[in-house]
Amino acid sequence: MTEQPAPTTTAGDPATARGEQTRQLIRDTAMRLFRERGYAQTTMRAIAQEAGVAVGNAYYYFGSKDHLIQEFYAQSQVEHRAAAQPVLDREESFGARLAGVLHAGIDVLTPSHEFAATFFKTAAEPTSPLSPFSAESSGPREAAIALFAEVLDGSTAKVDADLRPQLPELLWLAYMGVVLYWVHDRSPGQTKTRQLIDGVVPLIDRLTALSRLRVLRPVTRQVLDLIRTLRH
Amino acid sequence: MTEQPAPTTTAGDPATARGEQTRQLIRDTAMRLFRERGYAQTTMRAIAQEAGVAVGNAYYYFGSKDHLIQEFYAQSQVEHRAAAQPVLDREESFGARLAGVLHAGIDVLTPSHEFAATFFKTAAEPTSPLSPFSAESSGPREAAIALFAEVLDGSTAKVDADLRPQLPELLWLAYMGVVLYWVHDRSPGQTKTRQLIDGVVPLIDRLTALSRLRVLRPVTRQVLDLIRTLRH
DNA sequence: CGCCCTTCTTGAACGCGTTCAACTACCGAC
DNA sequence: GTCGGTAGTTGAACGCGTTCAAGAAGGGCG
Repeated sequence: MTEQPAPTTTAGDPATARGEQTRQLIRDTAMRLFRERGYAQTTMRAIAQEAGVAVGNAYYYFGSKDHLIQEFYAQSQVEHRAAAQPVLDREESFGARLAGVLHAGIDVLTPSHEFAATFFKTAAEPTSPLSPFSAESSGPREAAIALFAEVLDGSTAKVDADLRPQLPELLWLAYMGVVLYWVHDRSPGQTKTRQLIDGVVPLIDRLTALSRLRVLRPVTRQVLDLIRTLRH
Repeated sequence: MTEQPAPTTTAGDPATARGEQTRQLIRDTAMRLFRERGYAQTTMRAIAQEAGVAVGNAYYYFGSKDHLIQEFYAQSQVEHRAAAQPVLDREESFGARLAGVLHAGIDVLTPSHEFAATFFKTAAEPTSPLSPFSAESSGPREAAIALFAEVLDGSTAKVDADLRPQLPELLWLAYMGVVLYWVHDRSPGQTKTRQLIDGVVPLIDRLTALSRLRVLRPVTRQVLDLIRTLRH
């Protein structure tokens, strides 16, 4: 419906391919509609119409409606990293850094809570490329794990030597748990999720510190052995 | 297509309503096709045709295709309870009982692994009545938690007094975690899930025992406080 | 038997995500 | 300039889950 202005004076990134503009247009339109109407209520026809293209054109750039979600992932991850920067600059203690980064993640996701809730079902399907554990999601996942490595590395925490290399991924897993809780969180403003973070961070802090304690070393070993067994 | 024999001599349960036969017929046909073809590949039209009824008739008994999954839940829960009985009769130690019940749960689910994997996405959606945390699923959920209460009650385990009342639900949560892992488990025969159970049960066993230890009592309190905060 | 009301059953129709054969726009090669 | 091939674009068509107005079946009651 809306006439697209001719893409004349876009001399900025000469490296962009011909269809890059259309791709971004479709992606941005989709993200906007998802946020406005929710995932299920946003039809591919509506996205195409609002973007001023044909339905099939959207499928030229994105394999399916679900694949548009992956754009949301990637975008969120970048925003999360940016939102975490001040915390990483400011805080030194492990607990404060971890809490800050977890809160930053939820901060970024909060505006999309309603729509995120409905699409997380797609992410939970193991066969789907959208699963956070899938190969297709390895990019954002690795970046997220790297973020938690920064949380650990920049901190003053003393951690069991064998646990340390595994910890970033475990922290990411904990973050996935927080997100899972957040998705189900029906409390106003998702206050409960904030309480979960504030409650679970001191626990993690305490447990990692205790991991060096003599009585707990066998348990620590047991946990690490199990993890090694389960990871291929 | 196939002629349905007239429901003449069904004098067995006089309490059953008129359409109860049709309901069961549709349910059983759906379960069979789900197992044979998978969830996505089984169309409502195919279910109706195989059952010898009209499409709309299936919707008279089941609100949606997803609602047929709930039948699968309920059925699985009953089978799980039955499969767990020998273990509960035989074993006395907490660890053996817990491991046995967890393995029994996976035993029951194993024949449906492929199809379960594709439908779990529906279960993960918070707004869906199919979520194991939803009100609609409270029946099977309560039954499952009661099963883990039996695991605990019949055992010789000594558990922190404050932890004990919370433990059955926590064990059920752990079971949900095992199922989540199982759903994603691509190892042949889901061997890894078995290893997860065998690895995590001694851990839980050890931690519940350690929960009475002086050094850990503050941590135990912290955990219990957090749980109380998050539960409403 | 005839009546009515509830329960059950039907299948065409709707809107959705997705596919694909056909078409157009662009650009380097000659 | 024009030719050819790649990249981009189109919209009708398909099969799906779901809905619903219409009708059939059954049973209690006069």
